[in-house]
Formats: sequence, structure tokens, C-alpha cells
Amino acid sequence: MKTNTDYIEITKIINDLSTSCNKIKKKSFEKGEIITTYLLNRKQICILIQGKADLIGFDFNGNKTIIERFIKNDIFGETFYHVNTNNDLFVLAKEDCEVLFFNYDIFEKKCKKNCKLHQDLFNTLPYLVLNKIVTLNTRIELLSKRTIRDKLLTYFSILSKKNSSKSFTLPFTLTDLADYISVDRSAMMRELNSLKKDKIIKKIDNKIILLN
Amino acid sequence: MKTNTDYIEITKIINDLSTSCNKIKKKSFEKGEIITTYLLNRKQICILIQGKADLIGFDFNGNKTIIERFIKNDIFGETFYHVNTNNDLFVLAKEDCEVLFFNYDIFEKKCKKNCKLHQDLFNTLPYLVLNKIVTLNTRIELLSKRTIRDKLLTYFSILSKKNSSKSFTLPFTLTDLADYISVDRSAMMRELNSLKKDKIIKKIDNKIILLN
DNA sequence: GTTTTTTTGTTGCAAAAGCAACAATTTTAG
DNA sequence: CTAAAATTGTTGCTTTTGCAACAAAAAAAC
Repeated sequence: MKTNTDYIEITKIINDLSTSCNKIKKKSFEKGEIITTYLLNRKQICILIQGKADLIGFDFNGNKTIIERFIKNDIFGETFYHVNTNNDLFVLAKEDCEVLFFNYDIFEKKCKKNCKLHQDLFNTLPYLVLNKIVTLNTRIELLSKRTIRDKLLTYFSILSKKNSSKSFTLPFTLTDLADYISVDRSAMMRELNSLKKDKIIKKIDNKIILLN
Repeated sequence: MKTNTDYIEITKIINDLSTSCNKIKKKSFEKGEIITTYLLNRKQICILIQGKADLIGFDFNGNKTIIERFIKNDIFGETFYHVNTNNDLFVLAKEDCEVLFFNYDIFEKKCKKNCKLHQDLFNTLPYLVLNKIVTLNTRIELLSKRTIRDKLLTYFSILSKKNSSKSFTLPFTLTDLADYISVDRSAMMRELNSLKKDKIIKKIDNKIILLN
């Protein structure tokens, strides 16, 4: 079984080769640009090779929400998300980004040239997809907690395990963290203070230390 | 591109053939039996061919929670979920079930016989996996709503679209629905009443009608 | 067909969370 | 270097939610 590190290397190979096949395109985006809009009945797949990006949508109240946040090696596109209408789902570059684009049917109709890139992509995809599923499950576990305190503690526990350490740096700004765990920011701040007061965590800038 | 209906048919084919390959096993379970326990460092994949089952876990407070609910054609196993410890994640049959078991590495080491079942499974898997991702994303969309009312309306809207109708039957008991949207059942009942009072829904037994 | 278990329905109360509004600080852009 | 924008931090008030406890109805088991 390949490890996480392995598939990241594979992505690098794809990155290098990505101009050699006309069914797979690589594009660059500057911060603030729209990478793609989700369209009904299209089955595009995108892989974020470099940068950060948000999938943004509007709910039935008209509120803008960050549905997903993508980082390096994340895979996205209509293929993975049920699109209902044509006008309200798009991916926005939060930093300068490099993105690989191709269509799902690439795997049904083989490339005529039978190129190495095709083969590499085919081999890599399962790891990216499994990784995505694990990420989504993790988020569900977190979101299904009923209090802000439990959501925070679940999130901290995940980061702690990932770092094999009781202390770690938050990969989000606090504003974005509130979005990610889907709670009101000011209420989250209140709860962070309560966790500090109860000596369950220490917080120095964007570094968290779990006590005990 | 194959449709949902197609891949369900493929699963039936697998079902028929599933005794012909010694790396893929089919087992039956009675209601109440444990189908599998999630183990660290194993990469088992299971496909639920018939029945209903719950993935059950215990959070850091020791509370039992239903993490996922599986129905026909759902795919699960350690491969898709990050397991931390060995003793607190298991899949319980809620009805009599039939389940296909195999290991992820089946796709790396090809079956010596190169049998048809292997091939069928290989072809079907992407559809099951994509379906799983769409399902998980849908649940995240729902869970990220901040009020019980919005969670219910989101859920109803999903069911309504799936049925192409303003009226539909709830696939859950109300107790299970509260679990699925991760809120207190009595609070959910209160909110259902409020939606009825505001003439946003009608509810007759387990049938819901969206008004306007 | 009767008993047991599960599900539905309801309510009061306390705790938690959202909302709004604002100030202070830090970061980014020109 | 300075102005603008974004992030952090805080608080009062109101609404929503969870919790607990119970009764009624429905479904399942024997």
C-alpha cells in the first residue's frame, strides 16, 4: 500500500508532465480569480496542485457560505458534488493556484496516445479520492457535535493526532475556523476563552496547547 | 457515462458471482449482528448488497453515536475512515444484511485467475465511491446549517429534489432523523411543529409536503 | 393476543448559541 | 509609509437548543 507521501510525489510527476496530453490541462490562477463554476451535467474533475481555494455557494436564504476548502492535492469538481442549479457554485482562489483539469470520462475512453500522464493519473486518483473521503468523514464527525466546545475539542484532537503532539498551529485564521466548524465567530471566541479559563487549552497566537 | 441505475445492476452481477473468487467474500448477517469492527492498519472494503447498517462509535465523552448509516450499494470500511484506536468503531446490522468483503490491495495485486468478478468490481467501484462522496457532501451541507429549522428545510429540499416532487416519504423514523441531522429529538419535534404552524410544511404520518 | 419495546409527542427550565455592534490590533495594498 | 481592509477580541440581549421527564401510540416479539 502506498503512503500519503508517495501519492504526493506522484502528483509532482503529473505536475511535470501535465502539458503532454491534450485531455488534461494545467492552468494557473491568481488570488481572487474564479477557478471554475460548477455546471449541471458536466463531470469535470480538478486537482489543486498548488495554493488554496474555496468552494463557495449560496443557500436558500441567500447567504454566502464556504462549502469546502481545498489545499494542495485536493480533488474537486461537479463529479463529487450534487449540483442543482447552474448559477451559484464556484471555486475561488484564496492564493495563487495551479490546477489540473480533466473530465471524468477520460477513464472510460482511453487516450489514443496511451500516454504516461494518463497512466499516472489513473494510478494516483484512487489515493486522492480516498483521501477526500477520509477528510469529508472527519468534517462530518466534527459537525455532528452539538456544542461549540465539543466541536473545538474534536478539531483540536484531530490536529493533535495529526501532529503527534499536544501542541500545534491552527491552519486557519479564527474567522475561517468558525466557518469551518460552522458556528458564530463571536460565540466561538467566547468558548475559546471558556476553555482557557477551565485550563483545558492554552492559546498563544495561533498555536494551541492541549493541557492534560 | 453510466447512470445510477446501471451501477446498481452491476452490483447485482457481482452479487451473483461473488463465490467465484477467493479474495472476495460474501457473508450474511442477521439483524443485531456486528458486521465488522474497524481495525487500525487494515484496509478492508465492504459493500452492503442488501439491508441496512449503522457505523457506531463512541466519542471522547463516552457517548454512543451513529457516525454513518449504510443502505444498499453503500461502501464502507477502514479504507474510508480514519481509525484512531482499535476498540470503538463497529458496523451493526439494523436489518438482515448481505455484505461483500475484500481488501483494498486487491487492486494492486491482480487476481491470478483474472476472473470476471474482479473485473466487474474494478469497474463498479468508481461509481460507488463517487456516490459515497456525493452523499457525504450532502450531509456536510446539511450539518453546516446553524438552526434545526434550516437543517430540516435543507433535508426536505434534498428529498424533494430527489423525488422531483413537493411531497415525499421520510426514509427515517423521526428518532433516526434527529440522529442524522445531529440534533436533540424533542427540539426537532418542536421545530417540526413550528414549521407546520407557519404553514411551510404539512406532515401526514411520515409523509412531508412542502407548501410553496 | 398480550406483553414488551420502540417511537412519537409534549413541556418547563437552564444552558448555549446567534446576532449586532463596536474597538483594537494586525495584515495587506497602494 | 500610510491608508484601507481584514482579523481578533469583547459584550448585552434574544432566540434557539439541549436535557429531563413523562404519557400516548404504534410496532415488534413472544
